[in-house]
Amino acid sequence: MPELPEVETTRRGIAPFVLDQTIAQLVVRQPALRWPIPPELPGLVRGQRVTALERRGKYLLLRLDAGTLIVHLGMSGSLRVGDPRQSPRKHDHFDLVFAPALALRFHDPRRFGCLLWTDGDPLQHPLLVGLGVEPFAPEFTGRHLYRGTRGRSAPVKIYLMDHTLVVGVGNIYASESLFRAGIDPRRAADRVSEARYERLAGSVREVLEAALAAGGTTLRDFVNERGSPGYFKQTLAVYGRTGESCRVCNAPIRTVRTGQRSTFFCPRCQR
DNA sequence: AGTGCGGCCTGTCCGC
DNA sequence: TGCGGACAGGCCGCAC
Repeated sequence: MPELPEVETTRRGIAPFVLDQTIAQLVVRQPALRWPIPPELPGLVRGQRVTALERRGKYLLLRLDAGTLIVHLGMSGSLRVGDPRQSPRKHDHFDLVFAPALALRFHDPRRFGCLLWTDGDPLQHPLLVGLGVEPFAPEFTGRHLYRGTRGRSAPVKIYLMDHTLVVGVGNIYASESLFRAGIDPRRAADRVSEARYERLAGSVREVLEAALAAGGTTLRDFVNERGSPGYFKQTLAVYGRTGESCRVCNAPIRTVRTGQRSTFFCPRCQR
């Protein structure tokens, strides 16, 4: 699922429930996620208070008194607020229990997510240290994209999804942003002008902001902290619309594969 | 050094 | 109805 809007929706949703709460217990049912949940983690986090809840790229950072829990939702993960006494469903892999009736429950059928711990600066963690700029930060500009793609001949969509350049843009929002910017996703990255990258940076922010306002995109798995889906799917211009007509020019939406991923675009609007 | 792909998992859908 | 294969919102890590 989760690209930046879905992770940020989750962060905002769970924050009021967990901030300043003390962890009573971490219950692990399935430690075999993308990386194994460290076996010593339940002992490490018990009794610690959640002091902040941040996001870096698609990672959620739960700051505790003595360190940070790093959570990634992978492809199919979600975090819900609920009653830990309710019997877990299939694929409910861990509970962060705060009170007898309050827990965060992590659900992830494909198990591409993770739960990790660091007692150092989480931004220096190996998984986070190489991340590029946040799309809502002032450093995310057309110039940044332009400079980052000089001498790069792979399709521009590849670099939009390369999180060493900019974080948070996955397969859905890469297609959507390129549509709004009028750029053919197959175009070589170093054959896109700085002016067009400027437009693209704006499109990325617009798409992510609109998706966030709609509570994210739910194709199948994504639900927010209350278990409700996001509504941005109805607004998607190209993603998943192969053969349907472009909302701008009526041409049929096409799909191609770029870097093993499906890419959707309008052959008339995007050059 | 940049690029391309295999792999991690489960679930679903499609064609035979 | 069953079965194999492709595909799905991410992304690391290894070949070349």
